[in-house]
Amino acid sequence: MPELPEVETTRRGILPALQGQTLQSIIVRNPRLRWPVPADLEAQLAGKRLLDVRRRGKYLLFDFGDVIQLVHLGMSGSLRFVGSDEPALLHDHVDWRFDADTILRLRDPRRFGAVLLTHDGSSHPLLAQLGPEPLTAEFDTAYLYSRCRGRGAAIKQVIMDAHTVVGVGNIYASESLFHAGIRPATAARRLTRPACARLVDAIKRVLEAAIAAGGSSLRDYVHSSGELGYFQLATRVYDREGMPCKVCGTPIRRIVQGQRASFYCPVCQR
DNA sequence: AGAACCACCTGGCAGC
DNA sequence: TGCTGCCAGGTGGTTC
Repeated sequence: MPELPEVETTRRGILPALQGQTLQSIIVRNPRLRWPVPADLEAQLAGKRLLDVRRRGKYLLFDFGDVIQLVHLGMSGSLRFVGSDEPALLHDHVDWRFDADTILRLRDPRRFGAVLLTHDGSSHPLLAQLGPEPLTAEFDTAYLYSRCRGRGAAIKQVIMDAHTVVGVGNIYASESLFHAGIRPATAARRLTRPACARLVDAIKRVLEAAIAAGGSSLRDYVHSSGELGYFQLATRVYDREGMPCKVCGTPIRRIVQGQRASFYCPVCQR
């Protein structure tokens, strides 16, 4: 579900109410997420103050000082605040209760998400191999160009690979390639330096715009405060097969790459 | 090392 | 109405 803008929107949505609060208790109704929720989660965290909530790629890092809780929302996860009398529904797997009956609830129908513990926010196996954040200076033309050398794989696959750059999911990969004028199936090694420059710029602009819009959202996303997220950021190509390109009117095409749908305009993207 | 494919899980929807 | 098949925002793991 959530792409990087949704995760960042969630982080910004929950941080003000949680920062500095002490965790009182945790209810784990179903520990069977992508990996089992640690049996000692509550024992490790109860009584500790939450110093910060950071983000690395699509992982949320709840910083409790000597221990860090990692939360990934997978395809269908969401975090929101609930009232103390709000009954848990079928897919509400974890509740964290902080001071003043502030309750954060994880809902994740598909259970591709994760709740894990670590003592280091960078050396954990899930984090150690991640590429740069897309919105930092580290992700630039020279970097992407170097990563494309010798790669026969399609450029869409390369930018969706978290080892290349984190946070570019299926929607924003198609959208970024449209803005850069590059077809998703183009072999990465065929990208010129100027094409890499356009793509880096497009990825940054598309993600920034989505964050500014509060995160686009499809079926499963719910804002941390509980209301439904924005349904459908105005996409240029994603999920628009057969519909006219908003720039040139040519019907948008859909192809499958790595078992994921890709969308592009055959005229605007070469 | 890189690329292709599979795995995990539920729900919504189109088509019959 | 009910069944079947397909599709969905992620990403680690296996195999070649």
